[in-house]
Amino acid sequence: MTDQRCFILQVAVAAPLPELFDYLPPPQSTAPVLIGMRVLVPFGRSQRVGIIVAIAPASELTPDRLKPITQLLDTQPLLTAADISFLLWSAKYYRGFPGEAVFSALPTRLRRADRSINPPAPAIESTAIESSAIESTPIELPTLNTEQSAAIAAIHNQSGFNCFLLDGVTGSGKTEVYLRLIATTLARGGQVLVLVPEIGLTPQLQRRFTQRLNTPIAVIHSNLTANSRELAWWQVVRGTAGVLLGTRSAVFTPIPKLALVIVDEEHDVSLKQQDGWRYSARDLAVRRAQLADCPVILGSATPALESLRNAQLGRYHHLLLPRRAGTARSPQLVIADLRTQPVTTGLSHALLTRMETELNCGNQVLLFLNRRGFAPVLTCHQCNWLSNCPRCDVKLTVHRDIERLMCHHCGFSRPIPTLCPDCGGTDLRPLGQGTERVADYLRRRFPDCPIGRIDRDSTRRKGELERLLTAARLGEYPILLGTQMLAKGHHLPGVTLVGILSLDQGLHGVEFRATERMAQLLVQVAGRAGRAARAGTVLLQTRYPEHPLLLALLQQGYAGFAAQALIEREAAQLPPFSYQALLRADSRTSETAMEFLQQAATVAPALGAAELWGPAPAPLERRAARYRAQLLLQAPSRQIVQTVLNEWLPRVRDLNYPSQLRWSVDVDPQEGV
DNA sequence: AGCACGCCGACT
DNA sequence: GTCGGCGTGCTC
Repeated sequence: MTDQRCFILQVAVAAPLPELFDYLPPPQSTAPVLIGMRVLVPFGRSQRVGIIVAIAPASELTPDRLKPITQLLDTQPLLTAADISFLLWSAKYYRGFPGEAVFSALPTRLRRADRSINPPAPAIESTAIESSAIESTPIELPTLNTEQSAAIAAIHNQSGFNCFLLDGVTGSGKTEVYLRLIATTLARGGQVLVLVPEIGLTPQLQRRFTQRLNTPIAVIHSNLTANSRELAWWQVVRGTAGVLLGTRSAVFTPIPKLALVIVDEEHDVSLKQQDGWRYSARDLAVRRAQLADCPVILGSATPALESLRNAQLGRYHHLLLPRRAGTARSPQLVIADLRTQPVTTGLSHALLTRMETELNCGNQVLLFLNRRGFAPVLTCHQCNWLSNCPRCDVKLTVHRDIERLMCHHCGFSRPIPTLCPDCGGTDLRPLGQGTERVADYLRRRFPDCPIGRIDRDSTRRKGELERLLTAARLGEYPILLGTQMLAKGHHLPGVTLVGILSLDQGLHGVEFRATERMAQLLVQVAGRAGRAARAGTVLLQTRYPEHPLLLALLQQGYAGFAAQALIEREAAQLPPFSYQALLRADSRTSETAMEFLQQAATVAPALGAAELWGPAPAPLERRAARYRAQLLLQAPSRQIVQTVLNEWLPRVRDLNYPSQLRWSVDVDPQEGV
């Protein structure tokens, strides 16, 4: 680098703009200027932070338009060229901005123009990181069953990039498989990235990892303070932490010796970012493993149909763990037909009878109801007034404990009226039931049984979820009642009966993935039963006991359901047999959003094998006083979707539309279709 | 995203 | 007479 002025620095600037910006090197500086360093640059009338993503011999711009960077913020690169190529690829595929993508690899403090890049001293670091180094007591490893051993052998038999779908029923010991593979990888000097959908699942996993693995476990998720995230980040970047355990944004962390990627609960929608830059952490994890030329393991008891299809096509190795580990037995599934028996506060006679039996034997019962609050709507018995949200197309939920009507979509709330707002009538009635109401009823029905209610309302206080779950595991609550918070990952050995109050919404959802989601939820909830030596029963209440997908699920399990659902998807040419992108718009009026998309449709390029559907109002059109509409692009391959977007989006950007209209692109949408 | 420029209503 | 409303246009 004799004369730095011969070079052009391509900079990803921290601004929501689709382009990279060219700069001249700093004048009269002898410090090396390298890819992956942060810089401060003149940007418009202000200064911005950016990252050098490439060094080019020349710019396409005329020299008079180029400005030199203001200063280098780092003395050594924070990202490698390989990191940057992955990050820019992610931005391109999911239509994010280069600046956004590149900075998502850094802890928040480094996203600002903070010049100090000195990593914290090791003495401070060790406090934020759990380490098992203090232990030298040898841990007795659980015995692997045949399938677990076979899965591990299959993975060890391959080298380089390979994707494995670890399809194992609840309790089959997927985590043990992860642990063995991580241990091998660590022993070879590699680092491991483990992605989980939710923070709620990390404490248990973290504890198990810490006990078993002889390396610091770095944890990165949004509930941690910026400081502890940064400490964990440095541990991973310097290679001192062998394992990075995190939620979806952790997929962007630079990991110098990455040698294994694991995505747990790979079917979970939380792995897809649902606002802003809508990336899929699962799919990016696969891409990342491909670039790092290392294996990636997607684990689930209920794999996404996309993943099962990839396995069918031979793109993924399909590894099955069909049996529960140890002595635990699989639960028995029973249907309670809600049409043919008395139902009290959402609880059928059949369920109440079984509950009594189990409780009398000193067993634990878990009830699942995916609806928090007291009742989903308040109604006037005289004039049929309904508690509509003034800002959304939904009903306000009755919350008795705080005496308010609440909107679960926009946060609007008001006191529960004592008189009907329309007719002044006094006969206001909560209709239907949420967890709060069912808990009330159960307290009267089983006065001697403490009830543990687990939903977002009862666990709002920090640490409350952990406390409730620990108490539940110790048997303090013979009856557990909760929403999907209770469905995921938690090991509750005392539960012998799981009652699913209703999943019928899932059978009639408008979105094409509704039944897949329902099946996954049902299997996840059912998995809570009988995980220890005691056999369990799962009782599903429904008004549609003859629904074909429900029958497939009950008779042939999730695999049977998935096989049938895939046949239906193929017939309808829906994903995974096609690929989609959604152009969304929202505005203060329905017309503005629809007109914009209409206009967008007219500037679409030649579609070839692709199709454009809509525009149509989004499901739940009005939300937080914004009207939402969408245009669906569907094509037989990802490549075609990308090619169309490449031509189309610049034209959409150039359209004239009112400033209050917002639009965004969602590649491989998981919601709204 | 910021940050400026740019034309129309209620104030020292 | 101006302070300021937020519409729209640009950033190497």
